[in-house]
Amino acid sequence: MTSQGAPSTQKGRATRDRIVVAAAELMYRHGVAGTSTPAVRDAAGVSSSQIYHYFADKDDLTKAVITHQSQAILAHQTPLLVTLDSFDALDSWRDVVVEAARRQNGAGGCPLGSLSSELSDDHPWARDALAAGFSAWSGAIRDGLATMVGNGALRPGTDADELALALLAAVQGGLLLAQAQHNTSALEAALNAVIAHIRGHAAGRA
Amino acid sequence: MTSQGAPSTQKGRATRDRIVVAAAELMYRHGVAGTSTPAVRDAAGVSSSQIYHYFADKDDLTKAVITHQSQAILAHQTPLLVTLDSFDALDSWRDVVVEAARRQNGAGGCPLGSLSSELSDDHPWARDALAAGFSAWSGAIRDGLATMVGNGALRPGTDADELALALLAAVQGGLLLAQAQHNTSALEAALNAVIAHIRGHAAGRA
DNA sequence: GTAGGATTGGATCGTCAAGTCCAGTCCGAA
DNA sequence: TTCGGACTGGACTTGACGATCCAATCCTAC
Repeated sequence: MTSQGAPSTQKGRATRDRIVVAAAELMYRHGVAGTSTPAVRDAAGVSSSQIYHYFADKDDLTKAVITHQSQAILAHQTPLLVTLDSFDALDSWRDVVVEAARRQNGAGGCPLGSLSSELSDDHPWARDALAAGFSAWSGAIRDGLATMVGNGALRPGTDADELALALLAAVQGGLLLAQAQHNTSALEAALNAVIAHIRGHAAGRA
Repeated sequence: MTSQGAPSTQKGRATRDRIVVAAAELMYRHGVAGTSTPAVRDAAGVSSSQIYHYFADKDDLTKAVITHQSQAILAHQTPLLVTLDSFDALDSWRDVVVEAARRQNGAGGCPLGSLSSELSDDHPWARDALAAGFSAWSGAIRDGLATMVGNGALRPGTDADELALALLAAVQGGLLLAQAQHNTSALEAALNAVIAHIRGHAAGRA
């Protein structure tokens, strides 16, 4: 019984990863409830028992998917955010986010956002993990903005925390609307509005 | 067979309404996939056959729920938005939205937003209805902002459409984050940022 | 009051998902 | 090389859900 903890062998780790990656992909596209364990089994090329060998139940697998997606987003976003030292860099970050959404016509939305919308209310364990993911994300944005305060691009005293939350909310809401409307106009409008507001904190103004 | 079209009798209409209201409530709290037709049957106090007498299948019922929620939101929001003639009124609108979220600790999120997140990708018929709902909502906001342009509170040439989309995205993203974080700080941050940006369009500035 | 459609009750069916079981194979350590 | 635990395959059980069926009742128009 290796259900708890990481598999001890190389092969076991590879199998577990394959399951998580397949589940993440399916859950991203069809939601958690819309993803059956048989579907995961087929997509990952494993048998039923392997899923339950590595995970206690579907909730446990879902938890692993949340962790996986949080890390994937951070891995993707961090490079853009650690170099956030100017308004140009902020615009570039926005362009990357918008472009990613545009490429798929808004389909899918944010991997973390959809999971959160589906699970937060009914599953406290999921909500905690998701809140942690969002927190790490907004923390990364805040650190970027703090860089801009540090190097003088933004006025001292600027509340980087609050602005980071506003940016994250704009991303989430924009992506959600992009999903329904199949265009990125709301995402762009929201990001542009918040960024324009941030520009109001540029050093060299009141 | 009265599956299509409204029931012809008073009693039939009441039964149909009871089903839609019960389904809307359950789907709001547990999602569409998390709401079984037996659960709707019990909550509405009807029998299985009645559900399938008034609706072709669960998708058809879901469609009715989307319509119901769109109308409920519009009915709730319109009074606040038709009187949107000043920045004070805009702040009041924000306060109502934030207060509603705070009252339930963010739980539930936006009735339209959660449905959209769950259904938009896989169900085109739902996406169309949801996009229409969002469109009506942002349209109502835009009309409010247009009033402010008309009465001179906002500069002529202000793009009320874009600002309305930004506000709606801020609401959606803020509510989504409130759901996971159990607080309204992101919602407030996003709305404050967008509203501050709108204030930048106040008449009497460049 | 009565015909006929609208409405209702609830048993029932087919399907599929979650999770279990166990027999077997692989593989590293002694 | 052999022992034991890690890992794998897939049949199987159980239960719930969506949907159907049909008989019974209501109610409105005539």
